[in-house]
Amino acid sequence: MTPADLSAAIVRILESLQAQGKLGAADLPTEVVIERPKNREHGDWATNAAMQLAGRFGMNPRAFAELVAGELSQVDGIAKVDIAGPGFINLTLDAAAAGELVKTIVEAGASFGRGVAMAGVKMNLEFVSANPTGPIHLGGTRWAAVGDALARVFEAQGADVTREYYFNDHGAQIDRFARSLLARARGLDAPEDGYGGAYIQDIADRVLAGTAEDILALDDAEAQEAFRAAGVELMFEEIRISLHDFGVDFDVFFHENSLYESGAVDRAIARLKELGHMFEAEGALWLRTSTFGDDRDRVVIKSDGDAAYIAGDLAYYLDKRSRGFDQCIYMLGADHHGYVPRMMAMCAAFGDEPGKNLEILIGQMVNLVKDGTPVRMSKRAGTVVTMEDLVDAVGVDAARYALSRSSINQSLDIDLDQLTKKTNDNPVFYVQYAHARTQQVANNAASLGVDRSEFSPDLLSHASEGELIAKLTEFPRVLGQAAEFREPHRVARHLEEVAGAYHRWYDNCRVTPLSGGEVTTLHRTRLWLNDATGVVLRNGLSLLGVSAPERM
RNA sequence: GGCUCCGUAGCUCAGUGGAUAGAGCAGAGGUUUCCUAAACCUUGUGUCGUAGGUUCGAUUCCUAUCGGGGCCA
Repeated sequence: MTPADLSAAIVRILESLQAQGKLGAADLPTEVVIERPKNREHGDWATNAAMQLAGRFGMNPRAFAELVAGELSQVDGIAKVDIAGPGFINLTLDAAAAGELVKTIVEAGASFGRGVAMAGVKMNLEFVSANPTGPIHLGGTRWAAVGDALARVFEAQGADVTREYYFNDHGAQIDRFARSLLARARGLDAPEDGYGGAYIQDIADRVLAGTAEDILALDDAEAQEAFRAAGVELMFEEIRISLHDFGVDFDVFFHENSLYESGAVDRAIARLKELGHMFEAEGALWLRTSTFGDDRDRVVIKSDGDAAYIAGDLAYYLDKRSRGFDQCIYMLGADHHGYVPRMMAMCAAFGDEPGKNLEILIGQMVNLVKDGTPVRMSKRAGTVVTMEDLVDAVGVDAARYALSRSSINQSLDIDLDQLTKKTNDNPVFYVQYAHARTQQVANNAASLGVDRSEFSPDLLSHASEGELIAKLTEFPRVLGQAAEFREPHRVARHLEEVAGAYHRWYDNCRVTPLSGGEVTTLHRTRLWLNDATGVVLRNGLSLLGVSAPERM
């Protein structure tokens, strides 16, 4: 008996009461909130439905609760119904009804927790999108971890997700990159506004080694272009490898220039003209974004005929939509939050629904901390911490977990020294250890002849078993919320709770008999619970892109 | 100045209307003849930044304000 079952049971009761005329005419909900009470004395599950609904039937909450409670106590699997406080309905389940789900979890295996809430949704999720002027830094690493986890969470709800990376290999930043390469290749310092990391020397050397002609003999402009073309390609390959090693593989790498080359920009502008949202003023072509909530209109084509940055955004969005994506999600850093109003206005100008067809997730910055004080990362000084640095220091699992276990609204401090120590500070070990334990317990059980040939859920009556079962039961709901709120950190936090409940259970309840002891139905039933926990931990870790080791 | 994120235990943070606000870490003390002690148990600390408002009920929603980070000007 799951919270969803209880919710459905209450809804059926309400319908029946209404049909019998015991409830007045008012809309009935399709589901009610079922929660795990903080205080165990309040039962296994509780609902605030009476307080929420009594008003619309002109009843006081306690009377409403009593009406519902009377029917609920007749439902199979419910052992006890109490009314408490202002009108909470507290439910206690038969141990057997609570434990049934354990078997379901084991049988569902990798599919346990998956849902269909986003079935049929064709989604484009764009994240990282760093230009190839250097390795992925800490900020980009956070989006890689969170974005990929989010994609997996959406997929687990049935969505068809395309992971997309948008980049540009021309422009001022890239010019600085090319000039820096050239300077280093000539044995000079990087220019004032250039990039200073050691990787610049490395890329410069590789460009030289990979070219037959003597590019240093070319004039400045030609040499710079040669370094740009070759350097960008090498840099991009590095980025792709880093991401792949981090467990993140994009389906589409979208080149900004292709929008101009294919005429997509012109088509987007033509479309907006047709819709009547473009106008000319001061020699420039404008999009009237102020119609849709932006604080001022935006120039699309400047008076000198060049396209403004937003021209690419218009074309890119329209391109995504024309590729059939119902939902386009952009994950951007906090430094881009100012773009949100104009992007939303653009979406509305195309006749789409902002927030639905186009959604923008803003994530806060990642700071590097050393000895408790923030360190300023500077590309110029080469003190940037990269994805590879982080992975070298703590490994992929700890890195991905640390970056995805907190809300993206929260700025994140990364202390490399602390993470390098590999202390228990990092909760990924706690969760992974719990998983490894489930595997070793299962191995031991197998060698001692404990198998899953019997399952008698009424025997799972220890308090720690009730707690563990409840945590496992909540997993699908947590995944649903993680998808709905775009918050994969909820998965991580829940796994920590599951791991805690498992460790406490392990301390109280043995799966295998003491030496010389007989294997009983209880041992076999507990093996189901052990294995169900392994399933949940494994499924959850996989959504975060973190491995679930067999032993540690 | 405008916009945005944050403000909850000593530290790092969960908690998008419910009951006595939680976890990890740090501190103190304890647990192992038997499935992994990377574990478990016990123990202290809170004006949920502040002030109003909405509500039967607010850490949660609204308004104002203070403080910190960031972007833009």
